[in-house]
Amino acid sequence: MNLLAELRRRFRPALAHFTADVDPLLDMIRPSQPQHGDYQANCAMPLQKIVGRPPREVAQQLIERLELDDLCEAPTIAGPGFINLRLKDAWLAEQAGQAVRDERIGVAPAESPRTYVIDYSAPNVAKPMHVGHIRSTVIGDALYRTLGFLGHRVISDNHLGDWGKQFGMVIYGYKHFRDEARYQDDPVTELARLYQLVHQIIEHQAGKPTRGPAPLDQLPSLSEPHPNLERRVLDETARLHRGEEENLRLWKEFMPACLSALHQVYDRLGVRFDHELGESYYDDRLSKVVEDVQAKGVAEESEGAICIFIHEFPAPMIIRKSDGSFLYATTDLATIQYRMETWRPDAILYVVDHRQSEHFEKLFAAARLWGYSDVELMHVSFGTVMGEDKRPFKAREGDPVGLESLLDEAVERAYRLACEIDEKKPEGPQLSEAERREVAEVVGIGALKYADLSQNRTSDYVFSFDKMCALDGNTAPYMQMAYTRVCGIYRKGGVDISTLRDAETPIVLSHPAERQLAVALLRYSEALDEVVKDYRPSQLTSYLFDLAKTYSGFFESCPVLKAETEELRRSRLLLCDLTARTIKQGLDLLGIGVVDKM
RNA sequence: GCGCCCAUAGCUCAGUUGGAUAGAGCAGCGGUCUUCUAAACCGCAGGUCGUAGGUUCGAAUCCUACUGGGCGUGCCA
Repeated sequence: MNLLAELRRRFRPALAHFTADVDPLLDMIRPSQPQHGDYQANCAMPLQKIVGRPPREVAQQLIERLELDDLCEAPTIAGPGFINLRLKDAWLAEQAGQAVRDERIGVAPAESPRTYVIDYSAPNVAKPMHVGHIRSTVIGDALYRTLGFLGHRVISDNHLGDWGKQFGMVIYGYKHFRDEARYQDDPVTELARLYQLVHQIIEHQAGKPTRGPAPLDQLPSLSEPHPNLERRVLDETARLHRGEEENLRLWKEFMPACLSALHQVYDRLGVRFDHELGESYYDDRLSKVVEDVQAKGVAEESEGAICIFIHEFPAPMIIRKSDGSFLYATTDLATIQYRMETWRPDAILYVVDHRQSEHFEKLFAAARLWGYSDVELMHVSFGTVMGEDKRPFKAREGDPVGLESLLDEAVERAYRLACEIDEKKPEGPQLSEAERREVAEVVGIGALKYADLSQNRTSDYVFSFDKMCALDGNTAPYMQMAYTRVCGIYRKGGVDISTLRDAETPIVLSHPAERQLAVALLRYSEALDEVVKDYRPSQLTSYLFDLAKTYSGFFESCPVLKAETEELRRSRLLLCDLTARTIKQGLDLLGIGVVDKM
């Protein structure tokens, strides 16, 4: 049961009496601060102009038309015309009981499921993954899981950068700079080094010396035999795209190693994709796309390039360069075409950092001009990951902070945390070394993901191991700990919770903390709706943190195993059960695991 | 130059798209353990919501200008 949705359903006919346009007014029913009740309806104020009566009077008329007796106490009017709603304890208890017995813990599947394609992660195959990739991967995965749980058809597609200029760089590097022994030993690392080296030399030639694999004082001599390196790289790229035998052979040789390195990271993150159709997949569509766009009069030639001019933007979107080659804009259009043909989605979400927002605005406008006007194209943008010095926390050339080393460090810190917790237990250490390692992996990876997801995605965020691994505050370890505390109760009391769950045991709300917990639990469905509404997983972390705090309040003031009566004991155990399941499931929708003890 | 984004407590951030006295978490101060994990909980303190105007019953939120920061900007992705 979605409480808010139910209230809105009840308000609809009453509001319809005053105006035809009720939807905006329904949005003004919202959760309230506790001192004012559970929910508040703020529709009387805007209605005063339509009805022509003072808002408090409007509120009174509205209340008289509402049929809420079964779920709410009598509504009250406060201030300028707020309608305060307090849910009945008996109704809350009944709803909580239903949620306990429900596999989906009270979350109804979407009434009208949509089809979503989510495009996330999309690393450049030739470069090592770094911290910048984690946001796209983690946010995209959370949206994938959440939309799927809500009953939508969701297709995840990792749009790998496997065909662009970066491969020209790697191929050029391979041909001229490779260390054969290192390549044989560890191809991915050597390719990454080559990429960085070529990048470094190009920067050097552009007069912007940067750090990289080569010492700065050796750059001139390294650079000298390769004048105009950027041009040479583009030539290698063009040869690859033309299908010249050697470059294509190298590309085919590099790809499996690169992909398997990526999948190692994805496996560890617990991320998997339905499809991994990289840029190369669309190569043979590109010329047809350009022709078609031109034929429809959407694109035109300008200064030798084929361009789509978008009214709002001074610079056009170039889809074919004057030298005849294509760009990522071309690939992106081809990708939209392919996805529409293949899956007919209602929405395509691009989880990509905010610096590309202008590109997507142009792309979406171009797609609409091209005829794809009935699909929601959404740039789910996110901010930059910053270091604690407030500078972008990106891999510096030559000194890369690889994603894997970040994972290692998070897990190592979680391991130390797990040991510390275990050793401080009053009854002595409880975990084996293997268990500690398992806890560390779940908590460490969880901490990293949670830190990212708990941030409003649109803002930059400061990356801090200390904060993400803290047991206080809005962190994964705190949530995971809250979960283990519930499990601890079952262990201590020798409770078989699933039997109790099926026994139709009634929920009793005898204490304010129990009531508060029940309300928080029943708002899970609302939280998921909020996540999906603006594609913001942080709505779920906020909810879970709030739930965990509410549970702590309950835990402090309501003994469970030692409850005054057996009826109360069973009821409280079920509230614990619903809390644990909500936390576990909520974290799962964020791609984060839990352990029974830590 | 033009465009987009941001500015909220000492620090890191929320703020449900215009609603009640702007909220959390850290850090600080003070309490609470013979009692289900004290790795917890409770309380106190902390604010000119960048500045100045405007819109209205009501503004951190919307509009304008300004200040300070970030990002992007015709042949990279």
